[in-house]
Amino acid sequence: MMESSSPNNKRLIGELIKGRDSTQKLLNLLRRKTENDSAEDLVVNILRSFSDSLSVLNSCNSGDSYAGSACSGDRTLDSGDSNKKPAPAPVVKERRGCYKRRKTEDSRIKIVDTIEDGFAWRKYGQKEILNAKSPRCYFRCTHKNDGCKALKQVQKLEDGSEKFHVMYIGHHTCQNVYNNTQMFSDPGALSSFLLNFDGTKVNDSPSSPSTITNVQNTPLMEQEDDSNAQSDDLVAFNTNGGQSSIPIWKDIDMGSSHEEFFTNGSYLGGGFRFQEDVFL
DNA sequence: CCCATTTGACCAAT
DNA sequence: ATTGGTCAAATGGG
Repeated sequence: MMESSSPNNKRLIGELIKGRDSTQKLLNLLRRKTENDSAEDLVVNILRSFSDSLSVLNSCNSGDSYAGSACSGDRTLDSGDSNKKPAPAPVVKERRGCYKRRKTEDSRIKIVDTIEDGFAWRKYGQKEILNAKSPRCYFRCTHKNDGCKALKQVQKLEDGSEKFHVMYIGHHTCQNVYNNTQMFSDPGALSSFLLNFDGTKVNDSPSSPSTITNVQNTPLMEQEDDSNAQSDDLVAFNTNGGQSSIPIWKDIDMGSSHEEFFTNGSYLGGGFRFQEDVFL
């Protein structure tokens, strides 16, 4: 971590970036013009390889102490010549923040403006995370009792923005749902919504647009791919042709800043109901 | 009473 | 041993 990147290293990164960007463009082309899944999957995999490689390189080259800093090569730093004594505290200190669990299978990470995503979640835990200012909150699908195993982890970003790092684990197997959210699993409902959104309201649902959460940005994929995520997240709305500036999502008046959800330890409480109150 | 959140304890991964 | 993830009793709101 102390070493600076060599010229070769920098060139390697540069080439990887070029490759990744080109692949990304290719992927965009493919998504626009074809339904050829295999080709798209291939590109997605290539892209992921580039991203992972860059991630590894960057984490090794930078002094970044967060998340990526656990370059495995540095793990043995306590094996110094005279450093054989137990000295639990100091050694442990060096490793603080390096702990990282094995990445869960079938997880997708997104950066979003709001934790609201149309699904009903129930909070089941909250943890202070080392080296993170904000706690991480753990949610499971409200319909867990029906066998739905979808999980979600939310943590506020620390870059000053009011955005959230959200990890989805598993997929909804429940029918979930609260009116508009059916769009996620029902393409018909989705197109219907899109058609009606343009000024005209969908009558049979008192909820309609006002209950839609805001995500003006397309969720930013930080890693993993979204190839299997369309059914339970916002990527579905990319089918919008990409040309529309129509705000598909509308802000929910949360009554308080996102900050408050974290400081008082509750995203869902404090006057903001994730489910019924919002969607009915 | 039911359901959701809070939060400390427990467990598993590293 | 430390950290992250989950459980479950306590608590509270509707």
